[in-house]
Formats: sequence, structure tokens, C-alpha cells
Amino acid sequence: MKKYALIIIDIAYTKLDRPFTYRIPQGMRDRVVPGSIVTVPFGRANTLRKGYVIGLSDRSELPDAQIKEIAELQAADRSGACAAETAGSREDGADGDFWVGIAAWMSERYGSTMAVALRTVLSSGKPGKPAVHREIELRVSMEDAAALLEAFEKKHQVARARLLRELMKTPRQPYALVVSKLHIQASTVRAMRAKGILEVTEEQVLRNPVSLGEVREDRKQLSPQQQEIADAVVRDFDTGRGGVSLIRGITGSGKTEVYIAIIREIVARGRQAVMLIPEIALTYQTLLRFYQYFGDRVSVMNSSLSESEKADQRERARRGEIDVIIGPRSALFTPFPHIGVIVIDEEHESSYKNESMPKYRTADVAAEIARRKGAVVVLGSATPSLVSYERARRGEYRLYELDRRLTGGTLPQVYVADLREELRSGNRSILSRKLASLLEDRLEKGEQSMLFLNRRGTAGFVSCRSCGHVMKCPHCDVSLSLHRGGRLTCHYCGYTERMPERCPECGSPYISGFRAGTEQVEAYLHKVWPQARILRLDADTTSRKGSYEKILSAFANEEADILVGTQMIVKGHDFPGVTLVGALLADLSLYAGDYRSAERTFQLLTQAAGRAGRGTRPGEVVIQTYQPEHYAIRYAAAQDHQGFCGEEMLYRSALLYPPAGHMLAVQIQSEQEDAALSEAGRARELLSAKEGNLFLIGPAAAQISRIRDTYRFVLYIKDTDYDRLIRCKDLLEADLAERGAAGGVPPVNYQFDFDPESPY
DNA sequence: AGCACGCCGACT
DNA sequence: GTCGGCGTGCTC
Repeated sequence: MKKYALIIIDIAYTKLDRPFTYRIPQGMRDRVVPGSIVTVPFGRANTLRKGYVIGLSDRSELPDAQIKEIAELQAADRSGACAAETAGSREDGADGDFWVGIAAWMSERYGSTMAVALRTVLSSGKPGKPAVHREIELRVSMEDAAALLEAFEKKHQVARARLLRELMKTPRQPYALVVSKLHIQASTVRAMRAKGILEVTEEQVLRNPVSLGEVREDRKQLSPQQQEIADAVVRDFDTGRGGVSLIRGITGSGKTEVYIAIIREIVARGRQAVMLIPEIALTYQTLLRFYQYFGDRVSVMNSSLSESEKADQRERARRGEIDVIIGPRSALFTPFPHIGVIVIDEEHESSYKNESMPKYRTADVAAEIARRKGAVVVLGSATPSLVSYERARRGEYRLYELDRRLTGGTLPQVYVADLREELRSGNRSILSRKLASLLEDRLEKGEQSMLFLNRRGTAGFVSCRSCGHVMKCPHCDVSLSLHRGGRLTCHYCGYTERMPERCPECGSPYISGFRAGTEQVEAYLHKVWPQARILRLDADTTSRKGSYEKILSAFANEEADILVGTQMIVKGHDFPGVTLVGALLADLSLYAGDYRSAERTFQLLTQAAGRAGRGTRPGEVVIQTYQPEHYAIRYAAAQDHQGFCGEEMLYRSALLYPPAGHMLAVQIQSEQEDAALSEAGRARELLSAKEGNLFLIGPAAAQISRIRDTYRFVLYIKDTDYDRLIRCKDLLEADLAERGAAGGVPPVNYQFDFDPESPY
């Protein structure tokens, strides 16, 4: 029985990201194992903090007096201490070690702290975004505040004065923003709070749970094509060949049935299955099909579950009470005793890349878990990501095709409407003549249509019609967006202010928001076809809990003729009554300003086209664009994924973008612009000196050059060898640690993103 | 992330 | 002097 435990404290701070030795109390010695989550006294004040056990030891190099004792064993989440007793399996009893190993692999591969990686893996929570949002609020009148301010200034209490002055400008502000911007210590806030000058409020951050409606579906027989794929994957599992299989299956080709067939076989062999779905696409139809086969041996993880409910699911999985878990990205870390298969549906979806640290790609972590467990991975999509498709083409993944619709329906007829042409012939409306006439036709026939606008974000920015001044966030380099109730909000830091009556720049009263979007489209449609029943789906209409599902099921029940929305309407849902889909401005997503914008546009348009004609009637699609000759639009119209990939790869290869090569984005942040810039320059120097012959770009200011008064610079490193990029990351980290010891580090922060999927 | 330690200017 | 605030170091 080991006496000591090596523990990583749950603080996302590089200097603390190393193991600390704690004594295990007698009564806990048989239960504390790697992967255990514990509470330990930490620091001079012995404040109780969460920690993760990463190893055990008999003795310690430190004098015994310096070692503290573990206070509490919080959870034996991955302990494996009472794991299934199946004999002969090599990973038995070491499950905690297994997940600690995965965390270590992730922290090395993606350049995060061990604490953050362990948090992601062990508690299966949602790292990064806090569950509570703290705000500081002024609690005295303006007169009193002015008096206090004067008093503080007289006493040279500069920190308090700074904070008070800021609160007098804006009485309520996010805690994190204030503290970082004004260099205020927590103790200062606490002192002022004790005096009753301000109050710190905590708000629960709401998540929108998905509530499910009633649907029924019958069991289906697999087609020969489906059966063949299922058999091949199961064979890979049986022979121990393992690996990743990619299924390219057009919408309606029955990918879900293939997943179920594979999972059934592997579950029958005594192993468990993880079924991953994109964040918002958990459809009742999918769930029901799984229930039909696995009954109460299947469980669902979704964002509406509380932390304790999630913990319950994990516990059931660990005890072997369930065989299948369905859930988003985080369900990957479900502590099954013997994972046999991991399925990732709609593999190309962006929600599979974690946007906060560690910035992992789900398919890659899944492949690593599978490799270590002797399991298989199945990826499925109608429009596989270029990364996955290229790996399949190179033979790293196995590629399978499902190219027939099960319903026997034909592929939709796609038209491209040239908006320049429309303008030339005097049509200035949002609808091309083609789309307008088809829409008219559907309304007459009583069939349904979907119109979507692929713009990112919904609330428009506010600008002055007279001088062109755009309302911007004072702390971030972005424009503010107009929300309900006439408030302007910053999406990056949460800053809000009232919508001004007059332009702050020129005083003109003609300042207003552009709500150019779905609302405008809806109004236009209503004007032209007053009798048409229209539903609208965007961030505005779905801000209330459950309204997203409500709108979609109303449309599925044919309670409306037209559904207008942003890209969220093209994901996942199955509307048999829809025979017409219109992409109103296909170009919009082409201008996102990063190397993946063409790919995203192609995927979006192809997925949208797939929504038409899912029932028995054939569908039609109209893509409206100013650039009909752009290859993303041409190939989407032709529904030609392979063709698109071929052309896109030419471009990626020429510039060594992923998947032709690998790219590491090094983000260097500081509140001092010059410090960030010179640090970034230093990083570049160091890399070219030590590694040499690297493809370096920048440093340059990030696209959004300032967030929360923190300046952001990016340095890109491109190379064909991923491991070399890891070496670069290690090099920078080591240099930082070395200089930290010597005490010569400017106040900068590094963040790494391997093969970034969104622009910086 | 917190908290103690030590430096520096204002008030008894 | 010493009270009290603000920056710097250390945490098994």
C-alpha cells in the first residue's frame, strides 16, 4: 500500500503545473489511485483545493514535515478499483492510469497544462467556460461615489480610485474584465466590498437543454452496401487491426443504421461504445433508434444534465451498467471499462474541435484512445473534412462509401442563381427570379421550403448613416452588436452600454443597427405572400430554453410553409415535407478570412442541399450567389465532394496548409502591446535559431487584435512534420520556464493551437 | 489562484 | 514611528 500520492492541483497556471506530493491518510490508502479526484490543503493558508492524483509512491524526497495530507477523496471516478473483474485483459485495474496517460498525451500534443487536460478528461465537464459569471456592481449613489473617489485620491489609494472611477462610468461590469484591465487585486475588491461600496454578483450561465418531442420509427433491414461496411469494421475490430474508418455517406443513405450494426456486434463481444454527435444535433429520431436496439443499456449525455447527473452517468458506465453512451465531444471521456468502438457522426462539424484549452481534435483523441484500448473508430459524414478525407486517401484511414439514398429518392436538382445577373435585369429583391417562382410553386402545391442565410452571428453592428462611425467595444477590437432592449453588447468580454441616441462621433441622430438577416427576409416574404405561414429560427428566436426544438418540431409537423433561418436549420434535422431549399447568399461564408472558408462554404451548401427531397417527392435547391464561378459553389451545386477536395487540396498544398502540412498557431498575449510584440519577435528568433529552416509567418496582430484590453499577436509555424511542431512548442515552453527561473519574463501569455480551424 | 512578506507614503 | 496599501514570491 503506497504512502504518498503525486497530485496536480486544479489551477490553470503554468508555474503550478507540476506534481505535488501528499501523504495518503491510513483509511484512504486502498482507495486513492491514479485518476482519483481529491481535496488537498494548498499554500500557506491551506486553502482546500481540488487535485488530481497522477501517481503513487512509497517514499518522497522531501522532508516529511513539509508534506501535507490529503483532506478528502472526492471521487473515485477513473479509479478502476472496483472495475469489472474480467480476467486476462491487460488494461484491467489500471484504468485510472489509462486516463491520466490520455491527459498527459493531450497536454503534450496540444500544449496545454496538465491541470486543464486532467480536468477535461477526468471530470468530463466543460472546461474553459465557467458555470458562473461574476460581475462587480457599484452599490452607492453617484454623489457618495464622488465623495469616496475624492477621499481615495487624497489618500493615494490608487487601486481603489481606479476601480471606483471605472464603476462610476459603468456601474456594472464583469469581474474578470475589471480585474485584468485595471490591475486590481482580489483583495482590493474584497476590501471595498466589505465597506459596502460594491457588490460581487454571481449569475448562473444558462445553457439551452434540448427537450425532445415524440417520434416513432420502424426497424430497418440493412442494404448490402451498409452490411458490407459494418462487416468490414467489425472485422478490423476482431482481428485487432483497429484503426479509423471514414464513411462518406450522402444524406439519407442510412449511416445511423451502419453505426448501430457495428455497435451491436462490438457490444455483443463484451465491449462498450461511445457515440458522438455534434453539440446541437441530438435528435430524438437518432436516440429512439438506439433505444430500440439497446434499451436501457444506452444512456445520453447532454448539456442539460447537471454536473451530478453527469457524474451519475459516468458512474453507471464505470460499473458496467450501460453499453452505449450518446453525447457530444465530452462524452469521449466516459470511463467505460472496455471501450470497443468510438463513432463520430457528422465528423466535419466544428464542435468537434475544442475551442478552449486543450484545443484538441476529437477524432485524433478518439484514435489515440482506441489505439491504446484495441478499439476501432468510425467517422461518418456526407461531407468529410478535408483533413479526414486526405488521411483516407493516403491510407491512414479506411474509406467507405454510401452513395445511395435508402428511400430510393433521387438527388435534388440544384440551380445556381447569379445575383449580378439579377441586378442587371432590374431585380433588386432578396429572391432571385428562379427562387421566387419555385417558392410560389411550393406554396400553391402546399409543400414546404427552407431558406437559409449563412451568415455568422445574427445581431448586427451599429453604425452612423451620416459619418459611418461604427460602435466598437472600448476593450476589444470588435464592433458591438445590438440586442433586444436596445443594448449594445460585446461578444468577447460581455461589456454592454445603452444604444446611443446620437452618433458619439458627429452627433447625427441617424445611427442605427443593421438587422440585415433572417428578420428582414421574413418581413419580405410576408409582404409578398401574406397568406404564407412562416417560421424563423435564429439566435434571437431561440434564446429561450427549448424554443429551438419547438420551432423545428412545429415545422416538421408541417405547421408552416417556409422556415427561414441561419445555418442552424441545415444541421441534422429531417423534414420529409421539404422539397425546396434556398441558400440566399451563398458567398457570405467565403469571406471568413481563413484558409478553411471555402471548405466550410462547400460543406454548408452541400448539407443544405441534402435537406431537400428527403421524402418521396424530389427536391430542388437554389444557390444564390455573386460568385457562381467559385469552385466551392460549383462543386456544392454538383454535389461533388471528391471534386471539391481535389481542387481544394491544390490550394492547401501550394501554401502548406493542413492537411497538406501542419500548422501551429502560437498566440502571444499581453496587456502591453510592445511587450507582446517583442516577445513574439523573440519567439520567432529562437525558433529559427534552434530549429532552422522552418516555414514561419508573422508575428502579426491577430484579426481581433485586442480582447479585454489584452493585445494578441500570432506567429504561425508550418511544417509537414507534426512532431516537429510539438518540438517547437516544447522549445518555447522550456525557454519561458528557463527565463522564469531567472526572473526575466515580461508579462506575456502563450497559447498554442495545432492545426487551427478558426481564424485568429 | 491566494496569501504572507516587505517596502513606501500619510496620519497620530 | 506605525498603520495600511500595493507589488513580489511561494505553495508538496
